[in-house]
Order: sequence, then structure tokens, then C-alpha cells
Amino acid sequence: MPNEARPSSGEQAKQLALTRLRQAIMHGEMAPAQRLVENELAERFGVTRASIRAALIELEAQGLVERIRNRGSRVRVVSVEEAVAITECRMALEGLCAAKAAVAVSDEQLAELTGLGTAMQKAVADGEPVTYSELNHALHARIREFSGQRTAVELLERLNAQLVRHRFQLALRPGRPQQSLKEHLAMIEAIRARDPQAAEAAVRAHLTSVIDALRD
Amino acid sequence: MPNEARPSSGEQAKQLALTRLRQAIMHGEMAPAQRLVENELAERFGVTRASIRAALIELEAQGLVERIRNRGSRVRVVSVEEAVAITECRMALEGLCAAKAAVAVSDEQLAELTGLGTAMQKAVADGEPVTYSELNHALHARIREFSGQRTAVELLERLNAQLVRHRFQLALRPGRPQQSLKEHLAMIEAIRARDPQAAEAAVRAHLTSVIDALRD
DNA sequence: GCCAACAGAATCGTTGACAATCTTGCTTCG
DNA sequence: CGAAGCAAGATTGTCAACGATTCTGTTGGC
Repeated sequence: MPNEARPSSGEQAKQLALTRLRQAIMHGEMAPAQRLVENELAERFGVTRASIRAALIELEAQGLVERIRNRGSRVRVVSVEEAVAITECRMALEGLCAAKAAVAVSDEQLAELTGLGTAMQKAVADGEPVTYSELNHALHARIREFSGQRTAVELLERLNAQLVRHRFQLALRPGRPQQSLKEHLAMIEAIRARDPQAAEAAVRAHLTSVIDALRD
Repeated sequence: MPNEARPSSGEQAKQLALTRLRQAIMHGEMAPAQRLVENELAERFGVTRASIRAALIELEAQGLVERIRNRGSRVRVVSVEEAVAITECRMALEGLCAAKAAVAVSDEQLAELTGLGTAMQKAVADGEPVTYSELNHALHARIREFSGQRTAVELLERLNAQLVRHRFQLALRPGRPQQSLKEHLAMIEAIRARDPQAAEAAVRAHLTSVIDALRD
């Protein structure tokens, strides 16, 4: 499970609706462009419309849902061009994070990155694209985290949430993990060398490759 | 209330509450960390609490308001460190926009940028920091716009909204406009030369200087 | 046969009231 | 005199009902 969002017991109605709706969208349980009728969701989740409404407003602000006045909400679909534009933003922000992380990273954190790297190699060797995709996600998340750039991390998480569908399709493409693996290992290597410029360059190279792949 | 920017007549209650609250915060009518009691706001704006609540949820997602469960909302205060972190993100994203703009810009748009540049020179010469600050804001906004990067523009507008207070304080500091002017003219020059790398470098140099100034 | 007006259904927006929670100030006991 | 406990007040969270808007399918006229 790449993301947090555990509906802990003492949760409030709105929070529960928010986390469950978010998970449903991110796990692909809701088809893209599917209508999200407030009454249905309220009944499904056992909360009132007000809570669903609050959750939808928040999801709209996060770019996961599209709302039109008096017409309703639907799961937002991101076109390929939009996915490219989002990835370009990721390139700028993750580049920043990688550079910062290369300077700030601790030895234990370096060990964790190295471990992720070998796990990714194993996943590719074993031909397990789903595992690889999860490790991929985890690696990016860890690097962001290690940078200590709270603002950038927040923005990146918003952006990534919008890409779930595309990310998945990408990981399942034959040959893609092999290509991607090399770039990821280069990122790890640059951070291990504590070289901020090299780390930023490696991340940018990787995401440039992602953009090319997105465009088919 | 000197609030223009009409919440156009046919506007819905929630939209009205949102625009007015947003303006009030951005114009500094609400002291930082001021409590935002839903009932008070509802009465002040002549709408119901539900509309205020919806507006507050949206403003929280935009980073302008802080909400704590069962405790209420307040205007979010951004510390200096946070302002620096935000500006670092701006550096990454505006750098991207400037590079794209340098390639995509049209001749009329170039003329507009040049015009802004001369207006800024005049404002500095006449010693009008407020006018300069507005032109500054306009220049950055135009460059973003000309890049055509919708996603990046959206993120940047969110980030900028959080900086209003700091931006103001910066513009009024003696000597700052003179320093800033040179950097802005360099940005314009690089875009006129349609040189993406130079444009990105100029923006980054400018925002690095802003960070130094923020830190005092 | 085609288009415009119209009624009905579906859905969202708004309202006022009630419940849950937190804060604050007072009281009481050690 | 100080601290724990309690009660009142303030504020947010939740709810169910009402009103407004948009969509859809049908009917009537041309």
C-alpha cells in the first residue's frame, strides 16, 4: 500500500468519508469520469451528505475530483498532455528534493535507499512489475522525505495522487522496468555520493525518460 | 469595505464567501493567527455557516487557513523558514516556466514584458515601492502565463498566495527595489533572447536573492 | 418529421436545529 | 495556597428537511 490513509477507529465522519473516497479513487475502484452522487456515497459509507460534501470539496482542491455547480462531481480524468505537464512539475520539484536530500541524508537513510535499490533489481529480475512499481513509489517518497522540504513534499504528493492511473499503465509496459531500473540506480548512486548536482541531474534524466514513455 | 473584484451578482453563497474571505486575508484585513469563527463570518458576509465552512475547507487546502478539529480555524502564519522553503519551490517551478516561456513567447508578449521592464525602472527612479511591488507581481504572473504550463501556474499561484505578507515587507525595505530591478531586467533580457537556459538561470538567481533578503 | 415549449425527475445548494467536543472559570478538597 | 474536578459557555461537527437548478423525455404545433 503505497499511501497512508488508515481509517482509524476514532475517526470522524468527514475524515472517514475523505479517506475512504480517496482510497477508492486511487485504487481504481471508481472508473475515471464516473459520477459521484452525494446521496449514493453517503449511503455507501454510512455518513450524511454534509460529510460527503466536505470530503468532495477537499478532493476537488487536491485535483482528484471535478465538481460542477448543480451538476455534480466526478472522478477527474487527466489527459496524457496533462500527465506530461504534471511530470514536468515533478521534475522541477523532485530535482530540488534530490539535491537537498543528497546533502542532508544520514547514513541509515543511505542504507535504506541502497536496500530499496537491490530490492528493485530483484523485482525486475523476477519479473514482478507490480512489486517494482510499489518499490519505485517508495523510493521516490523516501528521497522526498529525506530532503526535509515539507512544502515541496506536500506539492509532490498532490501531484502524484493525480497520476496513479498513468503510473500503473507505465509499470506494466514490457521493457519499461529494465529501462527505469538503471535510472533509479543512478539516482541512488548520486545521493550516496552526496553530490547534489548529480542527484538533481539523475532525477531529471529519469523523469525525462518517464515523459518520453508517457507520450508512447 | 474597499473590496472590489466584484463577486459577480449571480454568484452563489459559497463562492461569495470564498472570494471575500480570501481577499480579506490577502489584503491583510485579518491579522495573522486571528481566529475565524464560523458564526461571525457567516453574519459578516450574510451567508450561512455551511457556506463559510465550505470556503474554509477550500482555503485550508490552499494553505491560507489552518483548521483544527473542534477547535476552529485561524489565519495561517508562515514563518520565515517556511517562506524560504516556499521560495525554493517557486525557484524550481518558475525556472521551469521561464524556460518554457522563452521558447513559446510571441512578439506581442515580448513587447509587454519590455513595457513592464521600463515601467519598473520608472517606479524605482520615482521611489514608489508599492507601484514597483505591483509591477513585480505582474511581471512574474505574465511570465508564468506565457509558459502555457497550466499545472505549474496553478501550483505557483497557491504558493504565492501564502507569501503576501512577506512580499510586502520585502518591497518596502530600502535599497531592495534597486537590487531586485537588475535581476528582473536580466530575466526579461534572457526571455527576449529566447534563451531558455539563460531565462531559467536568471529566475533562479533572482529568487536566490529573494531568499537571502528574506533571511535578513 | 422536426423543433420548441413544458412537465417531471434527479441532484445539488441552503437552511436551521441538535449533538459532540473543547475551553474556561469556579469550586472544593488536601 | 495549590491542584484536581466539575459545570457552564462557546464553537465546531452532524443531521434531516426544504428550495433551486439542471437534465430528460414527452407532447404539441408547424
